[in-house]
Amino acid sequence: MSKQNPGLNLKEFLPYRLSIVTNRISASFARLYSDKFNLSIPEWRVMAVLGQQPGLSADEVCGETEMDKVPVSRAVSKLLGKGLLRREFSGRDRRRSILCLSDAGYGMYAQIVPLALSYEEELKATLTAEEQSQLEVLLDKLTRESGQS
Amino acid sequence: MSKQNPGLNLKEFLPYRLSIVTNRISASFARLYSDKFNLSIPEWRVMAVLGQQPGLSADEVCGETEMDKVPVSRAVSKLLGKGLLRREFSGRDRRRSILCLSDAGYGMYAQIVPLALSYEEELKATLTAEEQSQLEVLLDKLTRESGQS
DNA sequence: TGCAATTAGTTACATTTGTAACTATACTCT
DNA sequence: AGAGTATAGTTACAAATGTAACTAATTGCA
Repeated sequence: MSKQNPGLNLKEFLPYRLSIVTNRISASFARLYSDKFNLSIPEWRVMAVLGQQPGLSADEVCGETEMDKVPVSRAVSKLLGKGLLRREFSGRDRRRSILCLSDAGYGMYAQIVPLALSYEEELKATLTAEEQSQLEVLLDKLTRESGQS
Repeated sequence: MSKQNPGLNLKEFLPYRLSIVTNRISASFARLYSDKFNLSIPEWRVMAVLGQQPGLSADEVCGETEMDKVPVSRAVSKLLGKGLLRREFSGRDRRRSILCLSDAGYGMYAQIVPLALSYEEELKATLTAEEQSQLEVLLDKLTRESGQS
């Protein structure tokens, strides 16, 4: 061997490992709702946050989901087009939107939530109770460490 | 409240939390090498795997990185254009490429590796030694559980 | 041998995504 | 009040990405 390897083993490299596992999980979960309900990932995210916190503005949805305002805007207009969302504008500040799931949207949301929870359960089932709580702690720390952007 | 929330708290939902932390980490690490070396994420991935395992075919790079063959093909042709990669074709099977970092490519790789490792150290520094080894175990389990695709 | 099926890699086209510019409203400060 | 700045959201254009079709080489097997 003429060159000495500086020694980055990709398979052990934390950012790489995280991205593999996250991509796999996101993709298989996305299949659950995109197949049956024809939602894109950003559309689902917007619905998920509004199902929990109705009345947010588009900007607040950005904050909650860490999505950029452009994908949020596009997801919102698609969801409006599908009749899954209602939108008003605030009287106090007419720039500000007030977003809620429509009845149809809420019905879809209520169907997806159990899928989401059972998918999560399935993932966690590999882990012992102790490992599950370790995972909480680790994700908290890494999320905090990796900062706001 | 007229509607009872079916109860998906996005902030506690494992796939969501993973994707937040992974996106943050990938993005800040990508800034390190894209700013200084003008590499895209797929380009860096291809270089990273070839730095460690020279002589792989494009197809083997796909297998190692879990990337699709199209992004790999595009990354390879960009890297060839930048002179960071050398490519031959196998004599036994002339469809099969044999990819290696060029001297220039290897030089760049050798500069990026320490950045990668110190970034990883910085992330891990938040964690105790015990937590670090817990993280290994958890990532292994989740990776296995989330299957091949 | 030779023809169908498979495989490595590329290209073309459509879709998605991101950056930046834009519109409209609201706020600040004199 | 009104000029300048900031903010919510949309739109336009460019770059990245994915799916599917394509080319070229190889394999399998009648």
